[in-house]
Amino acid sequence: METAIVWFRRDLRVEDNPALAAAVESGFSILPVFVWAPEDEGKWAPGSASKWWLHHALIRLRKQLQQRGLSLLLRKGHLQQELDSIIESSAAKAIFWNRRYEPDIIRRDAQLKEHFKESGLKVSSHNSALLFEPWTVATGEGKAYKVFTPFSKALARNQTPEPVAIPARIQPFEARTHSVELEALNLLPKIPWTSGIQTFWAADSQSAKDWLEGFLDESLVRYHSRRDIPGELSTSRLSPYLAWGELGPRQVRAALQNCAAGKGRETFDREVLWREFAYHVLYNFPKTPEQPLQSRFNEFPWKPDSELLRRWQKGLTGYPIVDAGMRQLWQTGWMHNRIRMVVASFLVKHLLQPWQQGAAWFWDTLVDADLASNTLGWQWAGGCGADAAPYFRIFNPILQGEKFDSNGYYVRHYLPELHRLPDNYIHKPWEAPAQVLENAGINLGESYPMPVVDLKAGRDRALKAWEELKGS
DNA sequence: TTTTGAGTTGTTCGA
DNA sequence: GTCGAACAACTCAAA
Repeated sequence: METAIVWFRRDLRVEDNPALAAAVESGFSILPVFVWAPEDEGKWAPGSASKWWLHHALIRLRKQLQQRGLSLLLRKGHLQQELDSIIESSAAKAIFWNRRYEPDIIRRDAQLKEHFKESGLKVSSHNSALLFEPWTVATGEGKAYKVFTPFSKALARNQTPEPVAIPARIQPFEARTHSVELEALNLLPKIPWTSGIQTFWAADSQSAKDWLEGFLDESLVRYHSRRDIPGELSTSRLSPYLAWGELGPRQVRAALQNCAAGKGRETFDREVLWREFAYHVLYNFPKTPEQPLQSRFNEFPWKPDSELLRRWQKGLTGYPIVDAGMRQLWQTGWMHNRIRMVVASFLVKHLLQPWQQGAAWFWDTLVDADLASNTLGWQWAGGCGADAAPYFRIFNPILQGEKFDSNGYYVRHYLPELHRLPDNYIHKPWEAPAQVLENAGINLGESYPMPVVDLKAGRDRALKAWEELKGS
């Protein structure tokens, strides 16, 4: 029996894995491989938080493979060298993988494919990450979509693809091949800053499927009404599982079909389609991780300021809802979706910092960092992307706080220094009378910062800046 | 080719 | 306190 390598990348699952299924189908014995080679990932190698997640995702993958008699081969170093060496020592005749869509990775994979073909290998790539390949969806004119609604209507005209079944019998590759220990990949940080992440996720024990089931059972019915409240855990928090492919959109949709129909199901399904749209835009506009989709924004008068950026990053802006969000990100590797919009709007509009700076920070601190979604989100906030927010839509951090965190639960959780401040001042501590602050044990400017910018002035400055772009 | 309707997530102002 | 309009025009996508 000939051997095929199944090269795992961002598809760290056994179920609904078309590359694995195809390799088995073609009659190969299977050698599953993961290579840690960040320098071969181009500009967007995984950040620190993503690496932490990856470490645990690999443990979960290894376990799933073991249950089918397969043992995961780990390597690190130069990608092509390592794969070549595995091919040589295993005498593999084929390599199967699932596609990725980041521009640098597409280029890299194309080169590898060429290289392997020249070496006489069978090379086979598949789709595990998307409902539909980005090049198969197009407008009547054959162009890429730039607006979500018509894109989602176009998807609705197609049949939703079913998850790919696990092959009944998998023949493992038996001979010994050299594998490094998981710890040797050095994915975990040297300084142990991950205890907050650990508690928030309990990711060691929860498989992606269990996590999905838990969400669908407990939260889907109230998803529509409660998903905007950051102090509740009413969103799915599936994003890191999706980012590393521990779960695919086909599986999510199939599971959704078994749930009671309703607004919750509808709203959540749309979010899955937004992810699809993000990949569609990234694939068709590959420069967007670095450059605005609307080129007139190349001239935008940003006011880069490293001190302002630092205060935003650390959660020291003096606006509680913003600071709570930034601290949630720092502590848990994740931020609630609504608060992502609030902090992004604040950085880009009130502070006039380039959206690329925010995207870079998110990239390094999010466990769910995903180039397509991160790029779409930040260009949306900057008003320069596909289906972006109109320039005059500027989130007011006080109003957003009062509207979505009215009892201050979220803010108090991540800003314990404000714990004793009454509800009516919790989103604007600088307006509290001296006596109220004193009773709450708050010394503004010491225990919690004064606002870094005046909201009205910041808003007016942003409107003026966007005004400058008009007509250009 | 031209026309037409529509477009994730808000805020502020004035009646 | 509540409500609707203004914010600005432009681009997209389909008919």
